[in-house]
Amino acid sequence: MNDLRRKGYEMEAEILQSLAHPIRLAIADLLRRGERCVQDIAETVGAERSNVSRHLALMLKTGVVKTRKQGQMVMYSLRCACLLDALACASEAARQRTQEDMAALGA
Amino acid sequence: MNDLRRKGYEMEAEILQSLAHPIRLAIADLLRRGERCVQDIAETVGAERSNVSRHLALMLKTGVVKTRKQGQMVMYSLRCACLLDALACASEAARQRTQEDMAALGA
DNA sequence: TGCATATGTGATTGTATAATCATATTAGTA
DNA sequence: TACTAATATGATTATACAATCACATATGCA
Repeated sequence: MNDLRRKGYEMEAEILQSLAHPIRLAIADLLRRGERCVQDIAETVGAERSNVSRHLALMLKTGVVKTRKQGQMVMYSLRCACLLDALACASEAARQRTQEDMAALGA
Repeated sequence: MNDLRRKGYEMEAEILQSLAHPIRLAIADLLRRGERCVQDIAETVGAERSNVSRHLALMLKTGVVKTRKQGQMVMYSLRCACLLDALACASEAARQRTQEDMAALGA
């Protein structure tokens, strides 16, 4: 595997990683409905503001979200709509897995 | 946020997590072309067999891949084709990010 | 049976991630 | 200016993840 390809996988991994956490998924899901400030996000997903702030920083670093300052607030929104497809896919896969787990238990 | 929703995010996160590593992405990418045994995979992605075995175990646990035994070999293949879209998306996002990084450096 | 091959796993170690608290910074407002 | 609110960040601690080595298990074959 050459360096370019390896580098590509590393970047993809970082991006996926920046979504691969329950709180961050909840944030991404919320932001589908439009931009939100940190406080709103923290309340909606039910986590500490400082913790949410860190998760957002991570997502910002990988480019999953972008920010806009409005007064004292920082408004966060999704940068790349296509990442929502990944979300939808993971969601569908999770649903399938749940069904199969249920079936396995029943059998 | 209710428990059902939280549980859903947790499962989605696990699935994304099981892809969010350079080696695992390389494996997933390889498996797009069809099933492979562990040794093949290890050689192609350029990692230790035992390490690859662990990554595969992770991907198996979340249902990203499935296995089939053939003689002494265990053949791994992708379970859910839709996850490839997530890959493609992350790839595109990574590409965009690289471009923007370049532009930022130039500016 | 004896041996080689393919795969998986326990133990270990280093590193990364996540959550929390306290505090800093920035912007609005009385 | 003094105060409040919104956000970000340093320090700390607990936990999870990744890589490696040695070894175990299982299959096929001479």
